[in-house]
Amino acid sequence: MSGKSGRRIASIKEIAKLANCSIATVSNALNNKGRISEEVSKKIHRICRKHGYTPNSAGRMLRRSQSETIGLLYYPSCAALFRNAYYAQIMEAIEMSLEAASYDVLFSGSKFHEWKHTPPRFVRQNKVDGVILLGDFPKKAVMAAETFGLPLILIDNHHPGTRVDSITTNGYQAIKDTVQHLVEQGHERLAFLAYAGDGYNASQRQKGFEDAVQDHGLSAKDNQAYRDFVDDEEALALVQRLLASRRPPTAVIAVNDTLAVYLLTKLQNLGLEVPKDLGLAGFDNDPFSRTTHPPITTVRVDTKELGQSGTEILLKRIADPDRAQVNVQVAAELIARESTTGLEVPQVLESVV
Amino acid sequence: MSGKSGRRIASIKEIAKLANCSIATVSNALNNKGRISEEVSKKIHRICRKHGYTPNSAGRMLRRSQSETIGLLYYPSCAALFRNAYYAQIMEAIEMSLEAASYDVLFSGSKFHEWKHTPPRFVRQNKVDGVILLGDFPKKAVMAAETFGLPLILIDNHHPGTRVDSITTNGYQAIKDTVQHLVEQGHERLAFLAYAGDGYNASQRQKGFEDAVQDHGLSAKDNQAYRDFVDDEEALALVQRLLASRRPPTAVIAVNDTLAVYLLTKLQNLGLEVPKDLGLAGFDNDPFSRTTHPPITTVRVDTKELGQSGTEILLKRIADPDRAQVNVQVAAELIARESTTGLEVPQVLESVV
DNA sequence: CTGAAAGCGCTTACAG
DNA sequence: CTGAAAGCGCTTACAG
Repeated sequence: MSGKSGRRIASIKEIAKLANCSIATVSNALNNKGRISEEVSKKIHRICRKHGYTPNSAGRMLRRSQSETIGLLYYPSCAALFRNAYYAQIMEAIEMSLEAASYDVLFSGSKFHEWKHTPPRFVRQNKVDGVILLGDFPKKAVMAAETFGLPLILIDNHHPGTRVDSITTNGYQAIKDTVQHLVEQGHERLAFLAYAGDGYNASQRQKGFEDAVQDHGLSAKDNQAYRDFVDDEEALALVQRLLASRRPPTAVIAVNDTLAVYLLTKLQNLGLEVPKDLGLAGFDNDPFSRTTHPPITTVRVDTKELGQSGTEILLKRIADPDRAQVNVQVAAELIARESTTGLEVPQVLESVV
Repeated sequence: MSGKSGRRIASIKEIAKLANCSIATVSNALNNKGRISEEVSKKIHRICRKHGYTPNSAGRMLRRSQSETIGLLYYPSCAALFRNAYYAQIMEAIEMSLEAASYDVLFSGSKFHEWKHTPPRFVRQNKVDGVILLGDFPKKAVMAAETFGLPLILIDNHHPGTRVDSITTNGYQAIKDTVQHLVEQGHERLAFLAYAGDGYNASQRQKGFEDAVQDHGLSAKDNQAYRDFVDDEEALALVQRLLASRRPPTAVIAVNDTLAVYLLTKLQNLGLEVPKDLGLAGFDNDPFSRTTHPPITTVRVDTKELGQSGTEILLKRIADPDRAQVNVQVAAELIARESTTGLEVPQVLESVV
């Protein structure tokens, strides 16, 4: 019944009374500060445990001017990221790391245009000690966030011009691996597809694609990257145009699995066979990519590492604001599946990073 | 440049100085309390806006002993729910409603066994004014939560024995609709499948199944509900046993889409054809259920309504703790797809609720 | 080793 | 209509 005896204790005063000492001593004991006799300290801890007492955060926040809370900001919106299993995994890792560090996580659904000119409410109210930026924030959003005057971390995104810590996946190398795999399967004409609006990650992947094309001595003309569509429908139309061209691609690399799954489903409805008529690869190892028929070749991103290390970087920044800027890259692993192999049993290739 | 001029204002004192008045007047103006001259009030608001000032939450919390923050608790774990698009949608709706009401959302990754005997940290610290319970909490967890002494709401779950407000989907009627649809397709032998551990929702759906079987005058022996498996693998084994029996089911209703998708994928790998050899229906309208081949018949849950109304109920409870207990049921809609119809173009049936 | 006192930023009776 | 003062629960120099 520990922690349940009677009503919850409201304040340090009551503990002090029960322990027959001053509130200063209770505070010191609980924070392991100052010189306190073993005996008194033990008694205080025992009483607190018995009554399930934890210092009121408002009082502590006010005095210490820190909240032990981290704010989470999304781009383009919380809604968009919640729908995505990929980000959900990152958020899960963030949550676990912060929980372990005794920090709470505060959500904000506020969108960039809302804090373009004035920081989000939880920042103005001093409710958070630092902010995690999750999603494909454009540079000016990151610059706006810098004016918060709070420690920041960009998770799964990066902007070379800013002074913000970041952690990203090495998409450059991963797409190189994807191209190599496709070449090994006999492909010579590839297309890389990314939305026009996509930021850092898409650019890295595109660069990996282009460099790999060059490395393998493939024709630049027959192996192009396309960034001139804004949504899935336009992407589909683009692929259809490409397939109808004189020298159509034999495989398509989509910037992520959401797009890859969409293309697969739609192309199949149009009578196309994957991988026979067209190879298809994605990125993220979204759960979806496994359940399609055939399963889709993809790249496994270490979402746990992104969330966990990202959180640690932020906490270090909070502890030491003058610390040197940190930008981490995490390796990713190609997962070859039937959408490019045509084999019944998926063949897993280790990345060469 | 509003809200950006110079460093952020730290306190009400500075505003008072700028406005040439006392902090009491600033506070009253900002909270629209007491009698204040139009002129002074306007000046104060203008200055606050100019400097992007919002009252420090710690000071306000301490004084008012309320936090304008709601805590979110998951079952079985935050990890489990984050992976599920269905819960993500509910969380999105919760977030939006609370944002609109100027409440923040605090996450906790803490699991039930951690707050079995002592409330989660954010409760002990008085960081939240109320708690949302999201997921399939067992009754004793809800009872433990009742000891927090805080307003609670169960979203997508219900426990008849408790005094906790709740909002759930009418799964009873929805499964009745599913059975009706299957009967219309000519099925006479159905199986309903739910995990052994599942709580309220599964029981409601099971009851809907059993009542529908009776309503349609189907053989109880050939139309059974199964609750004797704990994971997807055991469920698959069960279905295989059923299919090998003397009078095998011609269609299976899975308690949710996660299970339905799993069964579809695995059964197809074993050479079975859906819906030719076996009809298959799920629940939740998970995005997955649309991308499988064939798409899976399911039930669309109004996740937005669950999250939004659930939040509103909680806020009303906070405003009036003595309010009568509220338990809401939301209608759900059957979505017939090829996994039970065999048609190329999915046929959408309206529910009869 | 322990405690009295100040003060973090706010709101709210109360006095004027 | 406005302001001085108390006090929410804590931590932290400082005195003893």
